[in-house]
Formats: sequence, C-alpha cells, structure tokens
Amino acid sequence: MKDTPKDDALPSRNAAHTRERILSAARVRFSRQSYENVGTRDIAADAGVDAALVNRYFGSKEKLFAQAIEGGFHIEEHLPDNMSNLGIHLVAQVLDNADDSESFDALRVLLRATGSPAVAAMVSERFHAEFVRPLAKLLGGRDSELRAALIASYVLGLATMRHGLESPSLVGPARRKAATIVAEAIQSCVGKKGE
Amino acid sequence: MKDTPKDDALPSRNAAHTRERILSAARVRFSRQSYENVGTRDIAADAGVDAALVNRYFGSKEKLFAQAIEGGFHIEEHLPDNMSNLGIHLVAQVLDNADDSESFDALRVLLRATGSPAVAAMVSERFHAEFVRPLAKLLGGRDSELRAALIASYVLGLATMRHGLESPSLVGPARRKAATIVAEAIQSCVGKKGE
DNA sequence: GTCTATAGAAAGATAGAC
DNA sequence: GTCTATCTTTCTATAGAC
Repeated sequence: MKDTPKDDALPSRNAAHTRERILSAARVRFSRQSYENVGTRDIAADAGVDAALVNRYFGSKEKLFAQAIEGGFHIEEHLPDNMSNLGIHLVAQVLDNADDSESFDALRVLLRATGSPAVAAMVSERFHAEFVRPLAKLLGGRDSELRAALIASYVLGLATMRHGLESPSLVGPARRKAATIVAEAIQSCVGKKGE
Repeated sequence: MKDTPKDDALPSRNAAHTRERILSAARVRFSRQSYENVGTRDIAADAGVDAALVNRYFGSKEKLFAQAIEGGFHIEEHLPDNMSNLGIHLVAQVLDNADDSESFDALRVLLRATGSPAVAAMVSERFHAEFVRPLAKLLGGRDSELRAALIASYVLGLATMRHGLESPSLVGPARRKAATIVAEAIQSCVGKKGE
C-alpha cells in the first residue's frame, strides 16, 4: 500500500502527519486535565504513536504544551459580525460546549493550567497577548484595557462554573436566562464610547 | 522544659498541635499550587515536622486536602451586614488579597484544583454545598439558584483574572473602577424580589 | 521514521526503631 | 509522639537498535 497524497489518508510513516496527530491529541488532553495530569504516554496513545516520538518531535512536554496553545486565544476567531452582539456571541461559545466533547478549547486549558508553575505564566502571557490586549484595542475609548479585562473576567467566570466545576446551575432551562444576563454585563463593557 | 498550656506556645511533642501545624501549612500550599504540585514533603517542611507525620495524622494526601478545604467556602463568613452591600463586599475580598500573601484562600484552592481528577469533584461539591446553595437560599425569590450561580461566576472570574493569571489589568488605579462595575453586576443579581 | 529498553528523578506511603 | 530508611510506582527523557 503506497502513501496517498490525500489529506484525509493516514500514512503510517510521515513525520509531518505524525507530528500533527500528536499535537491534536495533546490539545484535547490538555483541555480536560491539568498539565501534570496529562502524561506524554497518554498523548501518544491517543495519537496512536509511540511515546518516544513526543519528545522526538517536540523536544519536551513543555514545548509541546506551548505549541498546543499557540494561537488558541486569538480574539479574531471568536468575534461576531457586529460588536453589538459580542456578549451573546462569547457567552454562547462558552455555554454551548458539551462536557464530554473531545475537542480543543483554549479556555479550558487556561483554567486547568493556573496551578502549574511550569506553564501558568506562559498561558497568562498568551491570553493577554492574544485576547485581552487585542480586545482592548477593538473596544477603544476610555479605560479600554480595563473594560477588556472585565469582559475576560466574565467569560472566565462562566467557563469556570460550566467547565471547571461542571455546575448543574447553568445547564438546562437556566442556560438561556444565564446567557442573557451575562451577555448584557459584557455588552455594557463594550458600549461606552458615548461617555 | 515542660509543655506550657498556652495556645501560642510551641510544644515540640503534642499531637494536636503538630496536626494543626500540618493542616495550616497545607492550606497555604494548596492556595498557591495545584494538588499535584504540592508534595507532602513540602507541607511537612513548611510545618517544621517530619514528612512521615503527614500520613500518620491524616491517612493520605487526599484526606489532608479534604480537611484543608473543609468549611473554607462557608458563605456566612463572607457576608456583609446588609445584603445591599453584597457586591462590593465580595469583590473587595477577591481583589484585596496580595499575590504573595501566605494565607489560606479557598477560592484560590478551587481555581487550582479543577484540573486534578483526584480532587476536582470534591471541591465542586463543597463549593456548591457551602456557597452556591446557601446563597440561593439567602437570595430567595424567582430563579434564586440561577442568580446565585451567576454571582459565583462573577466572583470566580475576578479571582481567575486576579490570582490565577495575575493580570496587571485589575491592580493599581484600575482596581477601584473594576470593583465598582463588577459589584454592580453582582448586586443586580441580588435585588430581583420585585419581579 | 519508528520502536525497545532504560536511565534518573520524584512522589506517596509504610514498617519499625527510638 | 517522632524520625529514619525504604518500598513501590510513575513520569520525563534519551540512547541506540531496526
């Protein structure tokens, strides 16, 4: 069987593809457990490759982590068409995300990394560089940095309740009301240009 | 030298006192790093006792952790005189807490525990039992559970930005404005009895 | 390009001496 | 009531065979 050039194919001996499989598996794992609780063996098993290849391709677990969160917070990918919908748009992205979903979620990685000395500073730096400061620039006006930080705070609080603590209080019928209220709080930090 | 009966004394051979020293050191350590990053040896060193005594008195690291957070979220100890000041009161407790303070802060323990399978469920359970549900009962009225969850969400978000990410955006001159805004958001979840 | 084998460090827990 | 010594497991990382 020859290697096929198709992207969807799974060539068994292809460095670039193997690398991507590892990175993808790492993103999912780090979204669900803290840095220390995720083993390079676990990642390799999920990716279906040998554990030694993780270090072979990424150098160390720490560098793999850095690669995994690279670009994950980019505000541009979380923006609505119109800034007047920012609140409801951000809130929906946090709440409409199944607890058992096996996908990458940078916000969850952040929540789980704050207690790990090896990566806490790295995550904080990226979050500010990719999310908070660009958002502040988008908002503009007085205290834009502060207003962006507050929006981040509302989003992180919701994410902690929903995905960190898996609180039952924000699912089911309550979800809709919660979304509306927090979206309003966020929106009030957006529209202050008139002041 | 005889053991003195005074509470402030440091008898070198006293089970109850040694136990208390370990527990106290554990509370501080768990406030600053995740469950996995805190070693029983670290705790013992801080407490000035032998590492073997940790297991001797608490059975296991997990049981020690359970004891450490016991009662830490109790809402009663975080309430103002009047519920009309709840927002500003809660916010102040989160923001007015030095990053390098060597004190126990249950909220920080919570933030750092969400990625640790061994203790995540335990922390979530206690937080809901000691903070969210009692708060809902205090609030009363329509959607009290939801409104309590939202207040918790605002508090956790602030705590994450301030102590999890050590964000520079909420300290200094910005602190006062941030406090006022979030306090208002919280307060709007308190006063809904008229609906 | 991938895998086997293992080095080396660190952690939780425990038995038994003092 | 406390400490020394150690068992056992688990993890990252790497050298070298295939």
